[in-house]
This record gives sequence, structure tokens and C-alpha cells, in this order.
Amino acid sequence: MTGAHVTRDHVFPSSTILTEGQLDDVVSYLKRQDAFAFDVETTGDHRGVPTQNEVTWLSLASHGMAVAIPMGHPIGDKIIGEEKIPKVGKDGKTRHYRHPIWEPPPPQLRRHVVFEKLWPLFNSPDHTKVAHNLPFDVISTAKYLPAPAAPPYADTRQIAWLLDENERTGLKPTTKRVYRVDYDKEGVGKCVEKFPFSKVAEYARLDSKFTWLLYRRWRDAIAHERLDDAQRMENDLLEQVIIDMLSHGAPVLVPWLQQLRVDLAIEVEEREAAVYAAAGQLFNVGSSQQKANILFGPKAEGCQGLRPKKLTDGGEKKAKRGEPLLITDYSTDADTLKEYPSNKVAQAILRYQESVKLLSTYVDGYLGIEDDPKKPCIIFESETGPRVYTTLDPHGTVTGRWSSYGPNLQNIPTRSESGKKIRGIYTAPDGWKLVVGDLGQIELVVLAHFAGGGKLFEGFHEGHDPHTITAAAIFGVPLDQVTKEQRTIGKTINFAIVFGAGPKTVATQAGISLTFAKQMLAEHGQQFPEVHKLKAKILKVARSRGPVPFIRTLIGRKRRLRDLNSYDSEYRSRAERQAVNSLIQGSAADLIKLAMIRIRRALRERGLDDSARLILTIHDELVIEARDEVADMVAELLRDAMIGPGIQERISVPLTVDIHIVQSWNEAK
DNA sequence: CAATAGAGCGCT
DNA sequence: AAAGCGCTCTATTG
Repeated sequence: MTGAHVTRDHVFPSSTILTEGQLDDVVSYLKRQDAFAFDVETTGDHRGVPTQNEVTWLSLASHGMAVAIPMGHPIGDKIIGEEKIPKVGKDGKTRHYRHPIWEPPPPQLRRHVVFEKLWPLFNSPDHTKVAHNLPFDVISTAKYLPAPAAPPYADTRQIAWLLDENERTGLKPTTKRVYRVDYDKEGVGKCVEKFPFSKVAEYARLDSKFTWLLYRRWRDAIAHERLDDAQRMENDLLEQVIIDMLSHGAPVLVPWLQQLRVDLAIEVEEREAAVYAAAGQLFNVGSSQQKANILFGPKAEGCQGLRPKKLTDGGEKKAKRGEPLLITDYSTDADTLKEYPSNKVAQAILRYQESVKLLSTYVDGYLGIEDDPKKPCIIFESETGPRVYTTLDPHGTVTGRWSSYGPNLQNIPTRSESGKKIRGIYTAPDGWKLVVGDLGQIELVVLAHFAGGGKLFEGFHEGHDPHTITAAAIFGVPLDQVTKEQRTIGKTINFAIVFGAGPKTVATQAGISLTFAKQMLAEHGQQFPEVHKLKAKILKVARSRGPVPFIRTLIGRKRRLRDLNSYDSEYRSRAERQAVNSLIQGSAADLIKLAMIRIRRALRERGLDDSARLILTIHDELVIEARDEVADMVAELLRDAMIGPGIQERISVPLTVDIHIVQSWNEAK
């Protein structure tokens, strides 16, 4: 049944574990090692949500061995028949689909038996648990254990990312790249329950085996590239922070969300009707192509006859290749529509799009759409009420920031009125508060730190606002005489410096002429020479390193920029902007990560584990859920964790933090 | 029918 | 010629 796979790493008679005796042998072997790799195969409606999924396979690997343990695989190896499943199509017609009938699977160990036997190993402080994307495997298995697997941990995806942030870090792409082995051409991992037993057994085994091999292969690589400090920080986050954050999720108010669904649905209908009324015809407002035809088409054909102002990205490329342009190559994005304030259709479309975006992404996306398996409800009941379980990915970006998905909780609206209502959904349960802290102007603080002096640096030391500092300098006025309009331009210039934007972008962004934008940027160069010297130095240092140029962030993590040496000036310029921005964005990310480690330790030292926990990070902001009675204390601990002496000593510019104790997230801004 | 690309837009 | 993300919808392709 398990197949006779003859590979040199078989120390066990069978690579598929079906009996308690076989499992005992595996456990006693692993106990004699100092590390082992493990991996899970999951099923269920929410197989990708580690707090909710069902683990049906566990695989283990270590020195010279790799085994798979099935715990509820539904089918065997052979097809023994066929049945016809009737299915009603969209057109109402019933079609019959042929469906294979599989032989039953072999008897498998029960999940509680497996995890009971593995617990001493998973709980051992003397065994390093290795996994590829470790939080997923630790949280998936924690449901069946007294507690999540204990540190020490090693995450081969983290190592892959530290060694090359530009490559795909999934197990399959990594295995293909490193070993030239592609063991899952059929996509077994996507849907294990549909594949024959032996195939899944082998697939699961290989997941752990290659995880183990990567771990062994890379044992000296981090030190070799002098990434030790960066890895220490990443491991602290893995071992002390992220498992806890992802396990708890974020609290949401379902009744409010349901009310919003009703209100927004009405608003969307009204605004959709308004678009058709203004246009004098029906069309799909969600289609950018149809939108372009309506807006830019000739008046003679009942369209608006507006003059297009901007090409889409695709249109831009076409133009560069010298191909003829169509009406649909022109952009109909919100920035463009705002350029036609007197056109009723454009303005109606803007209002419609604002509502429909909120409804589909932030309401329907959460509550789900009935009878649509692609849009399930992603709110789950917990002991303290309904919660959503985002995945925070500590290795999901090239700069070092964390990303968030399923749902993305790093792009919850803040600006529009309806957006604030959406944000209000995130509300602490009765007896709890949200303690929210965000670092003030962290990217500009980091920029001033690296510049090491000059007007921005000095201004921060005197406690001034960076946009006012920039405005005062480029307009040549005292700080206390900067107008609101001047400050706005100062803000745009500051963004331009951090992102590397040119005069054209500054002009459109600030609503000023191209000539004036050029003047302002030139003046910035005069007033902030150290900032421009810093940029030059960043590029020079990066290029002096090879073979692939790179910058190092505050903690020493690398951002590699091959295109810094490109002969194509477009690529090269982009790489230059990325180098500067990565130093700033990446170092700011380092600071917030250190703060997360510090707040976790502070809470634990004070025995507050059960009354306060980090639930979110949004780049420069941390959100903690804390019991009412400890909220004030937690706020002070958070202040110290984010800007206390231990953090401040790393940065030569005074750090600031805004802390709010609130019930709902929308009260924090 | 499913997968992918493009446009667009929410956030820092 | 603006850095870094993820999600939804449409249109196209296989």
C-alpha cells in the first residue's frame, strides 16, 4: 500500500506510518536528533486558515529519514467505478458529470493518537522544529496539542527570504531553484483529498524531506552573508510574537457589518442609477473599457466627448512600441475623473466607485455571498465573539515590512466617511479595549537619522513637524509663518524625496505648475544638501558591493538591487529609487519589529499574557487588545516598547509615538 | 469551465 | 516615469 520507494534515506521499513508501533519507532528516532522538519497537509472549507483548517497529513523528516502520517485521507489508490453527478448549470439546464469512485483508504492512525505521541517532541526545548513557512504549520497543529509547538524554531522560508528577497520563497519554487527538482507538477498540495493515497503520501514526505534538506544546506549561509542580527530578530518574531498574533485574530462586530451591508447596498444602487441617468444609457460601470468609451467617445454617438488626459500602463507600453492607440488605452481612474469637475457622468462614476469598493471588498468580502463558494464568510466564532483571522506574512515583502492577507487588515479604510464606518467594525469585546500606538513620521525620522545632520535633523530635534520644516526651508519663511498651502507642498516634496519622485509627479500631486515644481525641487537640493549627499552615498556604497549591489537596513538585512548596474536607464533609475526607499522603509520596518518583540517581552514579564495581546501591525502602527483594567498600564508599556531608551539609542533623531485607548479602531485617528 | 492579465483602488 | 503591499472586477486565453 505504501509503495516500495527505494531511496537512500530510508531508515524505516515503511515511509508511510499506519500503526502505533511504526509511529513509536519514528518518535524514538527523532528524540535522538537535535532537530526535525515537519509539514502539514490540510483540508476543509478554510484549508488556508491555520486556526480553522483540518490537518489530514503530517510529515516528518530528519537525518536520513522522511515519513508521512495520514490521519483521515478519504480515498485509496484505485478507481473502482464511476457515477454520474447531476449538476444544475447557470442556464438552468441539468448536466451530468462523470465522477470516479475510489477504493477505500487503508486504516489510518487517529489524529489524537498521533499528536499525543508527538507532544513530547513538539514540546521539547531541545529539538529545533523546522518548517517552511513555520507559523502556518505550528498554528495548524496547535489545535490538536495542549499548546503550540515550543521553540526553538527554524523557518526555511525565512532563510530563503533573507538570502534572496527577490526570489519566490514558496517550498516548490525554492526546491526547483536549489535542487532542480519539481515534485508537484500535478498540484497535489492544492487539493490533497482528490489524489490517490500513495501519491499524497509521497508528496507529503517530500515536503518535509526538502524542508529538512534546505535547512541542512543553509546552516552556514546566514553567517556567511553576515545576516546574523537580522535573523536573530526574525527568529525572535517567529518564536515570541507571530504565532500568538495569528492565533487570536481580530474582533469584529457582525451586526454593524450587516447594517453596513444594507446601507451600502442601497447607496450603490442609487449611485449606479445616477450614473445611467447622467450618461443617458446603461453600461457596466465596473468595466474600465466601457467607461472609457462612454467618457471619451464622440458626443455624436451619445458619449461624453471628453478629452482623455492619461494613458493606462498598457497604453503607455503600446505608445512606446509605436502601436496605434485605442480609446480604451486611456485611463479612467479616479485621479483622471477628478479632472472633469463639471462633467456629471465622471462625477457620478466617482461617487459610485467609492461605495461599490467598500461594499464588495470590506463588507461582502467578509460576510460572504450566499451560494458562492468563491466568496465564503471569513468571520469565525471564538470564545470572545466573532473574529477574523488575517495571515500576517513576515516575509511577504522585499523591503522587510510584513504583509497581510485573507483578509488584508493593513488596508482598512480611514479617509472617507463610509470608510470610517468600516473601520468601526473592528471593536474590542465588552471588558476589553484596543490600545493603538503609531510612530510619528517614522520614515522621515529614519531619513534624518541617516543624513546625520542638516535642517530636517535639527528641526526634528527641536520638535518640529517635518512637512513644516521642509516648507519653511524651500519657501524661505520662518517655521511659524508657514501657510497651510505651503505645508501641503512641503509634504509632497518630502514624499518625493522618500519615493524618488520627479517634478512631473510633484506638480500633479501638489496641484502646481511643472515649472514651480522644478523650482521647489531645486530649492530642496539647496536647502537640504545632506539629504542629496546621502542618496548619492547610498548608491555608491551599494554599487561598491557585489556581485549584486545591495543596501543594508538598520538591523543589517540586505536589499539586493541587480538593476543598479543595468545599462537600461529606466531600470537603473528605478533601482536607484528602490535602493533609497528600501533603506528608509526597511529600517522603519526594523524599528517596528523590535517594538513588537519588546512589547511581547514586557507583557510576559508582567504576567499580562492573558490580559493583553498584540493583534495587528500596520507598518508604523501596533494594535493591542487589552482588558479594561490593564489598558492604561499596557499603553505605557507600549510607549516604552516603541520609543523607550532601548529603541531610541539606535536612532539619532527623537522618536515620537501617538497612543490611543479606544473601543473601536476608528476612534484612534 | 478555470486560470491569468490588466485596471483600478484600499492602506502606509 | 512614485516605494511597498492585497483584493475585486472585467476581459481574454487556454
